[in-house]
Amino acid sequence: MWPKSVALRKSAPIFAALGDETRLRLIALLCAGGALSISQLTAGSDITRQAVTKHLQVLADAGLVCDIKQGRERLWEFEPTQLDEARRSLDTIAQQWDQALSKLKSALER
Amino acid sequence: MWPKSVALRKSAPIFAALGDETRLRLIALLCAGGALSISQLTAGSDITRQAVTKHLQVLADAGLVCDIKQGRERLWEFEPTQLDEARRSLDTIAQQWDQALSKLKSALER
DNA sequence: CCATTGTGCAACTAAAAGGTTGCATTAACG
DNA sequence: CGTTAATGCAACCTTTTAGTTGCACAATGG
Repeated sequence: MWPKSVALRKSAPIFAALGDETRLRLIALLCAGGALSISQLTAGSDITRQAVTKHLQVLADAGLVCDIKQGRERLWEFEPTQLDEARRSLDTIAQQWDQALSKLKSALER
Repeated sequence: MWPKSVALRKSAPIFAALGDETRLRLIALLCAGGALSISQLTAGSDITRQAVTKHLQVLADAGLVCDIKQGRERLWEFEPTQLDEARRSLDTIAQQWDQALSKLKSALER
């Protein structure tokens, strides 16, 4: 009855990481601005540096960003691979839905 | 510094709703099997009916499913509109990333 | 060398999430 | 009309999450 798809288990953590406004903002910043340090990412926000650090860690665990140590700074940059994984997952769902719809339609027609 | 985009605030709850394996499974079931009752969705799972109900409520709050009362049953079905919203959101991010990359590339070339 | 800047680490708190149990309610059915 | 199946509602519990504060530590720049 219940699907135990591996793809679902893989993509759920990615969606969970994306499911926070603050993290989506961080991703948007890193997409536009290239590699940024924690301080830079914190500047202008209304949360503390440590909160930003935690969010970055969540994104890193999901494979959406990666960090490069450079001197005393730690630069973060966007990593598009897992985002593509999420996109494929959504496409698959939409595809199955379309398929179910067309099956239903053809069943109604006969 | 921080983008206060409305699109981000809209799509974050959708991703959050998708960010749970159980809920992704529910969506997969509803995609394939059309409208299903709570009991049907619970059968074969390892959590209680009430837990399933809560997950369905989360999905409904995100606009990913809707319910139809029919007799003593409550049938749930997939609602693809918000999923498309999520897909557009991911596409936008990927697009901004590509754009940033090409800008960087052309800046390096000159 | 000393002040400053950028981070890391740990403890702590408040709230939300995921799940359960128990009981009431509603509708179908012989 | 009584039983049974499908749900709803509410209280409760445990773990996670989002955020904070405080302090230690490393690198940089006069």
